[in-house]
Amino acid sequence: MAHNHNEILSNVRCCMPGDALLCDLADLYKLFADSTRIKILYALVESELCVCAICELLAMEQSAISHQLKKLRLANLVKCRREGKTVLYSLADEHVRSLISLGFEHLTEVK
Amino acid sequence: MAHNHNEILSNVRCCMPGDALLCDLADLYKLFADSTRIKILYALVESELCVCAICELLAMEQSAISHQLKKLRLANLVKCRREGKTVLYSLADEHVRSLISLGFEHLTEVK
DNA sequence: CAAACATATGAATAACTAATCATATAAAGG
DNA sequence: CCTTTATATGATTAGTTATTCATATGTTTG
Repeated sequence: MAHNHNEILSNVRCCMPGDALLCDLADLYKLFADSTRIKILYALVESELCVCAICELLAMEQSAISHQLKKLRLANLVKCRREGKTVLYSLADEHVRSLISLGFEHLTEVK
Repeated sequence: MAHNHNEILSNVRCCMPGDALLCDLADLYKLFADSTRIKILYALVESELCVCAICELLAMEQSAISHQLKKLRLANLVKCRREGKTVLYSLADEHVRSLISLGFEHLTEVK
């Protein structure tokens, strides 16, 4: 690490977003970085769904789905409302919707 | 799980991207879902950098950086070229660059 | 209110992964 | 060619996390 890159690094340092912001960004990406959560989010793009419908769709246990829904809820990516015994989940807002569509556009472009 | 949602689910099923595609998408997000890799990528937005410059910038061990660079390389998010003893890394293409900027735009909008 | 249904949640486990350590490869210079 | 510098990599470890199991909460209905 002897050779010098002070000039370049000082430039990079001043242009780069702060550490905390980049960590927050990584945390946001973490929510999308799991196939179960991605599937849930893409399903909710199409329709508001109750928990057991999501279980059926993904062929997974109710408990596993509820745990993931909780993470998405805490991150404000989805919201829910109770209707009698069932709880209906949907995307939190249009912003989340466009975020999700975007990833898909990327994938279909490249692959 | 007794109540019926066949109608809704059949609609969701036909609109949703396939399982394999969604898993690929999750894998892509995984690469962004780590603060070290995010920092590397954002640094490379500004400038092509050698490995030891990245180490200095992130104040991390060379081995840790090399391991992460390998993952980014294998995923075709960054490319590298050797110049004498040093290896210079840069973003793989403009597409990756726009992908990265996009995440940042989202974050600054919301937070 | 007891039973059935829908969902949530704490604890435990298993799988994954980032960082570290030790070492290997590769190039340049004396 | 031997040393130094720069980078890469296999193995290990520690930390994280998704799933499962058991159970709790909440709601409706007989």
